[in-house]
Amino acid sequence: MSADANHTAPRFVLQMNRPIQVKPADSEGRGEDRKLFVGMLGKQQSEDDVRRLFEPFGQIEECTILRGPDGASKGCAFVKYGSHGEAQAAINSLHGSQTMPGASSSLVVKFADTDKERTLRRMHQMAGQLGIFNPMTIQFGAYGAYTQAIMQQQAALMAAAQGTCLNPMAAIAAAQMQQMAAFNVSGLVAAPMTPSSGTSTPPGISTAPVPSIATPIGVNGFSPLPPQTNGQPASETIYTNGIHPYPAYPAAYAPISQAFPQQAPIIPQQQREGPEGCNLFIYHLPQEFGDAELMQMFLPFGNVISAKVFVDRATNQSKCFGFVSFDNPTSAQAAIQAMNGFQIGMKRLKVQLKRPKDANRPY
DNA sequence: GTTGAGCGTT
Repeated sequence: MSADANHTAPRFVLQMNRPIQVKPADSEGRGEDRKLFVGMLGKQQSEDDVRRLFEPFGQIEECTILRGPDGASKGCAFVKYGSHGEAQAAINSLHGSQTMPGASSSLVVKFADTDKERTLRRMHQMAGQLGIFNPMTIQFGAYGAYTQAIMQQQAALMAAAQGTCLNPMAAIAAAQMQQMAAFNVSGLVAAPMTPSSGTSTPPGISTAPVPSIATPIGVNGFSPLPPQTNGQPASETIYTNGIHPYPAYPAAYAPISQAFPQQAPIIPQQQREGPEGCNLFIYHLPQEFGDAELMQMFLPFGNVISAKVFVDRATNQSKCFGFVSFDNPTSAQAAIQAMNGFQIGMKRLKVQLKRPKDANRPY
């Protein structure tokens, strides 16, 4: 009521004799409004170089050069400041201010994409691949309307996909088909990740042949399964060609609705985490995967006591990562072996043990 | 000619 409700205040921090004690205003989410994307860096510039460049404008909380799987710089970086103001100051002073050696144009300094923008970018990419959007419809001045249009399109597509292939696992199936087709062409057969028996090729450095996807069909399940060319159901094709990653997989297709009459088929997730060593963290899930699909995917490896996909509460979009808990560590390990690095579409699943909560307690 | 990794959420 009174005029002094200064609800935006805590962003600014007076530096007395204490270093930084930035109380993040809860409106700032994960601090994306103080995170910068820096482009047009020289490929040889290191984090330290970038730090030196950005230091004068504020307290740098994080500085990361983006690198490819081979470790080569992509010529861009993220820099996170303690406050929005500092980030803005850096933009004002540095953007376009100089051209780094080897860069093709002057330095780019801007706020990094927010979650929403990132999602949009993804959609846009997908849409481009599928040739859905007419570029003419893009109006740069109408960001809001554009966003909305995309969302609607997306919703329609999802609905269509759901209607066409009732089993959401068809998304994987379709993606796998592409993968197989590509491998056939190159004459190579690749398991998801070389079983770590002796050879230890870290996922990042793995030189697994990842052929460019030639057939722009069915990416992420947005179109029905490819036509059955040889009289065989598509899903059968996948599992009868002898190179499926884990033999138990077809079990995932078994109806799970054979619940006992007196028991609800869906058990409320009360205690979601399993014992230590039984909880998996999974990243690079297909966008359209929900809890159910995640669970389906890991059922073949054991008793899944919970499966949770993280969802952006604002947009209801999956954040493409989640958790799966088994009731025993062996199943968890089996799942990691089989599914880590498993390629879906153009991404590879990252499947690893969830970090224990009390890892490296400082005390 | 570009936007990482991420660890059970309000």
